[in-house]
Amino acid sequence: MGATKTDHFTIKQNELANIAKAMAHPARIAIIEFLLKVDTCICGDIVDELPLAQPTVSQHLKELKSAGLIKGDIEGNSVCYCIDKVNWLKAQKHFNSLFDKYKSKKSNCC
Amino acid sequence: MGATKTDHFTIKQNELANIAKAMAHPARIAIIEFLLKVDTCICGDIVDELPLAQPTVSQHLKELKSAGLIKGDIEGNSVCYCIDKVNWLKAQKHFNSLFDKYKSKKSNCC
DNA sequence: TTTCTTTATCGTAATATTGCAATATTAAAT
DNA sequence: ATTTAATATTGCAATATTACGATAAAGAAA
Repeated sequence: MGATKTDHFTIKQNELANIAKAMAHPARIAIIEFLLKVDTCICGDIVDELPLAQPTVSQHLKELKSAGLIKGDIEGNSVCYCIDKVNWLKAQKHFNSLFDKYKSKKSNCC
Repeated sequence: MGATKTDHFTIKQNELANIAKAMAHPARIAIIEFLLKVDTCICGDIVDELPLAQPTVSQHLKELKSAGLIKGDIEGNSVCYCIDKVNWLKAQKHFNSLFDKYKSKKSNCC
């Protein structure tokens, strides 16, 4: 085997797992942090920010895009990347609804 | 290649990526949700809750444990699992400090 | 039009993950 | 002491991820 049995779990569980997976690499965290820091869309520059080769960065950007966390608009011969507002807030909600469940816990024997 | 270049990124970036990685599988989300739901430590039962074979579940539990998100105390011939309070709150902080950066964003050209 | 710049894709090697059958381990129960 | 029950480990096959060199694609600049 080697493939995740996604169909055995709920949509929500898979959605959250997918968002987590998109964030499960330091380079992708770095990309997200950079896009948050520059406070605007950024055309080019991302490759220069990361200690990885251009094809590798391109691949990470593709994964973040397919997970919906970022958007990439073509702007001339470069591409403008930015955080995808709607999905970013959705991701935050997903995580928070899990984290919030802890707060209502009463006991904890350990 | 194939191995993540962790040493090229900051400790924080790697820590968040590792937490995300631990959560990057629907079975592990399901385990966490179950432990949050039962509102206490649970001895046994976890394998029955999941649509996966016992060794597979054991492996997922091991990963959650090594990421620090859960604890497993041996209790007789079974094991008592529960959310690791300290690390769970730490994980929440990690994610929130990233999500909070979005709120202070002023512009967004896309 | 040729060249340059920027980004994406292909191909491939190295490594990691997922899943489970078989087996080991450990303690309780008989 | 043997058996039973619960969990972990081993070994292995299938698949996924990570990384990058080489190359393609497409618009900008010359």
